[in-house]
Amino acid sequence: VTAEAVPRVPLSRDRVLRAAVKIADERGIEALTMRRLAEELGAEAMSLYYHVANKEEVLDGVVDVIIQEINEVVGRIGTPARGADWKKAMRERILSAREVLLRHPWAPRVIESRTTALPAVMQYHEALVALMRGGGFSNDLAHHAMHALGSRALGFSQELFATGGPVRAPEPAELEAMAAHLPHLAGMLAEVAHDDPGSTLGWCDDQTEFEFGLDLILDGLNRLR
Amino acid sequence: VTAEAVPRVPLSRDRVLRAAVKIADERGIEALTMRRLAEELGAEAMSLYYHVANKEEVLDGVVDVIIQEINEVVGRIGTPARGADWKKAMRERILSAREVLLRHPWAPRVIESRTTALPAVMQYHEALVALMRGGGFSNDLAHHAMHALGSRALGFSQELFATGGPVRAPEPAELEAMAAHLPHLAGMLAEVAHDDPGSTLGWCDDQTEFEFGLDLILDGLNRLR
DNA sequence: ACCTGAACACCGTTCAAGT
DNA sequence: ACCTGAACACCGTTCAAGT
Repeated sequence: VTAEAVPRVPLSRDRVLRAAVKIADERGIEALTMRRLAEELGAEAMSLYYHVANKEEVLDGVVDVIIQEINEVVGRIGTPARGADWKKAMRERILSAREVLLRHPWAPRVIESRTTALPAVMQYHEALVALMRGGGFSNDLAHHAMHALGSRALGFSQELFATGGPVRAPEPAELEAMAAHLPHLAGMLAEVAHDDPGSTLGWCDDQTEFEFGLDLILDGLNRLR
Repeated sequence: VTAEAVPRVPLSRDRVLRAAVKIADERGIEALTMRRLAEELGAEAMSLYYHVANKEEVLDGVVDVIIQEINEVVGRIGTPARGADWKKAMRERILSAREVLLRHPWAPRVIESRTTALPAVMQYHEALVALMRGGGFSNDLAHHAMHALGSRALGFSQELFATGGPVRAPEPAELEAMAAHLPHLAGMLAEVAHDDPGSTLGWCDDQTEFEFGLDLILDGLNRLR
């Protein structure tokens, strides 16, 4: 029985947050409840409250963990010499951030729900503003730019509707039915589905669309610079 | 006592959804529970399930009501003659949609959470695609455009962090503390706060930023047309 | 200092029963 | 056809109590 009674690793804020990320990664964000989080750590739900004020703080912390992961990755990206190509560097940072988020698909939604200005996010933004300033942006334009990018700065863009899993191409029969009420939409989807039949992420490749939108904004900013 | 027993208006899917919008408008989306919804209608929570499958369907319906409101407003906007200025018309539609959403500030978050392709949204999109096609867009470019606009097509853009209420300008003392770790960010915020002290929606005017981002994208698309 | 059991005030939802 | 009471399986959280 003493073999069973091996001293458990004590809880800590850090362990709690890491376990929370693990649960969200493995079972989705809706599986992240205080009770399940405690279970994952071999403790009771009430024990968590000694290390964390409440669930909101868990969610804040979870976002902080993810953004820290992003900061580590983009920290390895070089800064261009002053005046050199800010756009390339910014693009690289943003696409790298996106790669991290693709490993935590539940994260964008949680990030958006936070109202606290987390240190890790501030740090991420600092680097982007520094890049733009180095590239000749006025403070005013850099400020506009951050708003124009919005969540794209962190590597994700809000689609109109959350797709619960990969989007499947519309069936010909569906397009036919659509054509009556929504001729332009049906025509567009038919053509796009046809032109791009085997793209990796479904009938419209999110990565391609993300980069299209990103470049549209970055190019526009470059013109205003 | 018979005066009390006046026959109540019977429940209906429509009444349920309208009541749901009312609650969200008046007390916020987190106040929208099945029990409170029933209370608002003078019924028991369980009665709702006769008219609506579950809460998800309530949320779908609520979004549908809001987008229908948008469709009514934008429906009064004229369509430019073929080949005429698509951009002006698109801008007007989107800014009108935004005005509706400003009356239902909880709506963007709920809209984004839906995974079902609601008829009202399809109809809204149809009109935008029609405008672009009329303006000389290929189907492919129109498709890219819809993705690039994302939620901006409906009149809202996801800020990095949800601001629970209006954002206040940072205090000079806060900026000072920030300057040590985040010099570019602090410098930017200091200058922007100074340049634009009295904007209506706080230290950075969301409407201005929304229009800036929107025009950046629309101008970019116009160039690719 | 760290953890827990019992309990509270909420959720959404089912189901058999009422009118 | 429409509505409801009682009940179930969950939530987050408090608080007094344990070690």
